[in-house]
This record gives sequence, C-alpha cells and structure tokens, in this order.
Amino acid sequence: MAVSRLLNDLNDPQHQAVTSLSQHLLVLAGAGSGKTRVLAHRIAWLIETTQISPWSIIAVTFTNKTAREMRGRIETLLHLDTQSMWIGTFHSLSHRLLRRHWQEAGLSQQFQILDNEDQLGFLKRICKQLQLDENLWPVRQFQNFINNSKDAGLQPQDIDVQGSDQLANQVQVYQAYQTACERGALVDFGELLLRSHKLWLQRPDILQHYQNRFQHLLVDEFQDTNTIQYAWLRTLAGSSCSVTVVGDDDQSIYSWRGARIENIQQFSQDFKHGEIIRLEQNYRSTETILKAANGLIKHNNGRLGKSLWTEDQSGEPISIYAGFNEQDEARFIVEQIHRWESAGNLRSEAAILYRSNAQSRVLEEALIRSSKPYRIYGGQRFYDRLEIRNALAYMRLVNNRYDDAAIERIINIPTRGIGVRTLDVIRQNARTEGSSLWQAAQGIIISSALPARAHNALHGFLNLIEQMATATAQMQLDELTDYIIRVSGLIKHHSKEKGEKAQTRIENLNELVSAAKTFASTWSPAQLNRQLDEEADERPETALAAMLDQAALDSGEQQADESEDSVQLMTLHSAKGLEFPLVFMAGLEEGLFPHQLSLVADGRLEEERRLCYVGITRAMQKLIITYAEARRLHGQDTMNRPSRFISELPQELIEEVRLKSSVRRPLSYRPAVSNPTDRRSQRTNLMETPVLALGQSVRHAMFGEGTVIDAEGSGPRARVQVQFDSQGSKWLVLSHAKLELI
DNA sequence: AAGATAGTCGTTTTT
DNA sequence: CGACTATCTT
Repeated sequence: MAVSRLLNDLNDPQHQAVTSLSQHLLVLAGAGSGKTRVLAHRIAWLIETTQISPWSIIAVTFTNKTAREMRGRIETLLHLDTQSMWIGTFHSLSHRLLRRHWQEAGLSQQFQILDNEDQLGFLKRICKQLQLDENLWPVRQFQNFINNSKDAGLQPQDIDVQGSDQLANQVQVYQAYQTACERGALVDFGELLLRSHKLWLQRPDILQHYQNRFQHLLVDEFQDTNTIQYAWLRTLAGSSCSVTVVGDDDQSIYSWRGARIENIQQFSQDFKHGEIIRLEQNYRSTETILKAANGLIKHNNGRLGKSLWTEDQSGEPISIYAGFNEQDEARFIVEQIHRWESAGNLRSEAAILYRSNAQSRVLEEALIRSSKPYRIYGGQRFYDRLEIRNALAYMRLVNNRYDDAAIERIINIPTRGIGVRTLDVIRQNARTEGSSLWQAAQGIIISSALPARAHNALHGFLNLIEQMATATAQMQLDELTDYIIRVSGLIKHHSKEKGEKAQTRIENLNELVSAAKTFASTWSPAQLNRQLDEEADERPETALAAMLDQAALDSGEQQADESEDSVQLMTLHSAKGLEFPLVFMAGLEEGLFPHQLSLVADGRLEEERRLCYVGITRAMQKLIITYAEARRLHGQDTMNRPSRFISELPQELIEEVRLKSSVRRPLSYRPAVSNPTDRRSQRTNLMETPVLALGQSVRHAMFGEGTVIDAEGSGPRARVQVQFDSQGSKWLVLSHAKLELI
C-alpha cells in the first residue's frame, strides 16, 4: 500500500519523526536534514494510516511560499486536494479566521489589511496631529514600539506606563493609532494575530469549535515563533490536540521581530508527554561546508546541542577573497560565476547572499556589465511598487470607502487640485467628528465649507470613486482593474514621468491587470467557505476583497520570469530554507556582518552568527566568502576589518584566494606602467613568477593580441584573464599558455 | 496649488 | 549616496 511510499528513503530519525505516536513531538532538525520533507510526510502518513480527515489537520508555516510547497508535496504524495486543509502562515490563518468571524471579532466586514508602509504613513499623520516633534520622536520608533507590543501580545491598556514619560507617550500614540485603525476598518499584521487570539479567549464556543475540529497541529520553523504566536497555538491546541513542532535553534534569525528561541524549551514544559527527535544527518552539503558551519556555531552559548554530519565527501575548500573595494569584490564574484558557467554549470545554481539589501546594487551593476541575467529575491516586491500601490489604493477605496490610508495616498494622485490646504480641512473635520476621511469629505461637500475651486475638486474626487464602484460592480476582476487604472488617470499620470520610469510603470500597471486575471481564475467565492468548510458565510467575499487581502498578506513571492537561467541574489534572511550548489557570501566585514547595530545589544551578535550559519549551510558544493578592504557606504568610504566570523571558521578548511599584490589592484590604482627594467625581468621570468600587470598587452600564439584584465593564483596555478582583440576574453594558465609581452 | 530646488536626514533583517 | 522634507518660485 501507499504507506511504504511515504516511508521509503527515510533514515531512522526521519522515520521515527514521521510515524511517532506520541501526543506531542518536537523535532530538532538541522539545516538540510530533510525537515520539510519530514513534515509533509508526517501529514501524509497521519492521513493515510490513522484515517483521520485532512480536514482535521492544521499546519503553520513561516512563509506563504513554504505553505504552497507543503500543499504541493502532500498533493503529490496522496493525490489529494489540499484545499480543505488549513495550511498557511500564522498571519494568513488568523486572517481566514477573522474573515469568517468578523462580527464576533468586532470588525467591519469590509476590513482591510494595513501593511507596513501604510502603517508608517498612518503613524506619521497621527504624530503630526499630536504635534510631536519628529526630531525628538522619530515615527519609526513608534512603529517599532507598536509592532513589538503586538508581537508580545500587548494592547495599549496592558502596558503599565508608570514612571516613564517616554512609555506614556508611546502608549498614547499606540492608542491613537488603534482608534484610527478602527475608524478605517484597518488591521495590521500584528493585529491579525492579536485579534484572532482574543476572539478565542472571549468566545469559548468558537474556540471549542476549532479545538474539536483540529486534532493535529503542526508548526514549521518553530524557533521563529513570537510570544503571541506561541500563545495562539497553545490556546488552539487546548488539551486534546496532538502538536508537532519542527525547528532549529541554530537557525533562529528573527528575534528582532519578537521571535523567541525560548519557545522551544517552553514547548517541552507546556506540552507534556512529548517526544524529542533530532535530525542531524545532512543531505545537502559537503563535509567541508558542514565542518565550517559546525565550527562557527560552536562559538554560540546555550545551544540545545546538535551537530550535523554527512556521508558526503569532503569537497572543495572554502574560498575566501579579499577585495580591494566593493567593486573589486563584485567583479571577482561575477568572474567566479563566469568560470562556473564555463565549466558547464547553470547560472541559476549560483547564489549571492548578503547581509543588507543596499549591498545588492554594486553586485547588480557588475552582473549587468557582463550581461549576466540575475534575479533578486525580496527587495522591492511587485505589490510594493509605487504605481501598484497607487492602483491598489483606488481599488481599496472602491472596496471600502473608509480606508483612510488609501485616501491619504491617492486623493491627489494624479493631481486634481486637492492640496494640503483642503486635505487639512478634511482631516480636521474627521478628527472632530471622529469619522473617517471619506465621511468628513462628504460632510464638507454637503455644507459647502470650501472655496469653489477646492469644493469642485473634492466633489469630483468623491464622484469619481463612487462612479468607479458603480461601473465596476459587475465586472470581472481584471476588467475592473483595467478600468480603474485608466479611469483614475493613473496611466496618464505615470506615463508623464521622465526617463525610462514611465515605461516600466505602465508595464507594471498592465501586469497588475494580468495578475488580477490570474487571481480571478484561481479564486472562486465558494472556495473558502461553502463546500469545504462546515460554516458558510452569508455573503461570500468578493474577488476584489480577496485580491486585496492577498496583495497585503503575500506580497508576491511569485516572481514572473523564472524561466531564464539567472544568478540568484538575496539577503541572508531570505535565503533561509533554500539551497544552491554554489554560494557566495559577500561583505563579511566587521560592522556590516556582523552588523554594527548588532554589536551593542546583547544576544544580537549570536543571532548574527546564526545568520552566518544559515548562509554557510545553504551551500551544497562550494562556498566562497568575500569581503572588501574598503567599502563605500552611505557615500562614505570606510575601511573595515574582515568579519570575526571568518576567523571563527576552522582554518584548515579555508583557502585564501589572494591575488598577487602587483596585480590585485584595479588598474586605476596602479602606478604608471612599469619601466623598461621591470619589463625585461617580467619577460625572462614569465614562466616561473607571474608578475603581469593588469592592462599589460600580450600576444598569444593562437588568440592573437590582447590585454590582461585579471589575474589570480601563484606558482604553477597562476592564471590571467586576457581580453583578446578578436577572440573575446579567456582565462589562461601561465605555465601552459606561452604569452609574449608586447 | 503645483512644481522645482535645496537641504536634511538616516542608514538591517520582513510576515 | 539617495530618499524624503521644507522652502521657494511660478
């Protein structure tokens, strides 16, 4: 029967984890130990052997992407439609809950999700109203405070402000923000969790319902759960549910947003009768890479203890390259990728990982210069683009007139004569009436409180939105989108931008239309409720509302052109869970990685080290670490020491790729071309000591004349790269190629 | 009210 | 360095 298929190819601990009958299970799974596989197989096994309904399983993943993968795996394993299963992130599951119980949760049915950027804009406005000096009270600080509070499960009234003016002030802003959110029917990320948890606590009947339903609760990336998430799952689990959590304390890299590794220990205490299984065999990396990872992470204290091993061969040493500056670093990386390709490998097998997004620019430029396609993960996501956010704001208003964040964004985009002056009047009225901006604006029109010109402009705007709503009511989602971007004037507005911007903006807007089409084709109003779940909502959600939710919640990891073979660029954080044959870790400098800010707060350095551990363990075959001796950052030149993490690696695993000092500097930094004596000595010693200068003209018997553009290694392995006048550029081993200086 | 220009500011990671 | 604001001009 199919059960054996689920258990084939599993090693002993994996097998145990998949088939464990303990009520609770904690799987400590090292990097590359087949964690996701175990989770998927366990779910499949539970369904297959214990005859429980897929319906009674709830699985929580860290990202939407992982959730999709999980569904895919289960569908492959069992040929089963996973639509009825609750698989998703804490946020998306909470959201689903709130959509269903909006009334009991005290929400408007039209509630919309407020993402980070809108949240910040919102807070800016609130701070202005409260007349807080922005230099004294940076808005971002309030944003962090609010989000951290929510992650910790704290609402304004839960915070004791005794004796701290600062705290009192922050709570005041928090409170004002909450009020504003309620008025606009807006729910931020933290609120999704907070509210759904509160719903359960306040409505035991609803909680009971879900506790009856879910017999198995599984959690991936458990080390990254925060306080409210842990409380959430503990509440849901109740006493009879079976709970499986999978995690790796060494890969906890999100404490800055409230993740608590301690939850792992907490789990053992709270969920008695639990079994603990360790997955330590790694199927991903060479022995060298694993030794490096183990060697590094040893420097952390208070680990649960876990040591990866492999049956794989030792593999290539870890290369370390010291770039002269960040340009040189990038150039080196691109060159290595070129070599990798020349050896018959795919570009897409190579990944460049870095600590912060700002580093990607130089790398991109180098890749563009050598016309290598690349793909950036994270970074600016589709739904984050200005023009897309504008379009979505219109759509949000059509969906929910009270969405203050949306009004603020587009009330005067394209410019339609509603300036700050008018806007201030609206805000003022909204504040005194305690109403939304939309209502306030309507009131102003009715009472004709504005000068004629502004009055007409505002009236026109209100009519425009209402007219859009009416006109699109019966439209398909993609028609609606197309209608809105045209009638709003966004297309015209963005096409007026100068440079190439206009073109891409329009392309993106059109892309949004096709995204809407795709979304509509995979979405049906019944999907969430009717057939698959026991309760049907009276009124199904509209496709528009569903798309807006998705845009906020899953800001588009589904990148378009995966077809082209391209180099992968991403931050170390977004690399978690992925693997690549060839991995570069760039910018390993003190101050950059570990990051400056991590050196002050305690505990942060260890997290940086774990981040480095995550980076190392992404590599399957070859790991190349680079740093720059000088780096231009924020327009300032800085000299950084190599990262301490480099010296924490077992030195015997490392091979330093240092260029000879005479050739390692870029041409512009070199003194003028060598004098005749030098040249003579170079010619005589060419075979033994490769002291070729970059920029040196040479002749090759077969390829003709060219210029030395790069060099590396020494002795018999010394090689130079020559840009030939007619044959392109080639790497030549000096001891073989008979190069003549000219 | 809109657009242009100058001047200031902060610089991590993201569901 | 570049994003964002405040201020100036039209």
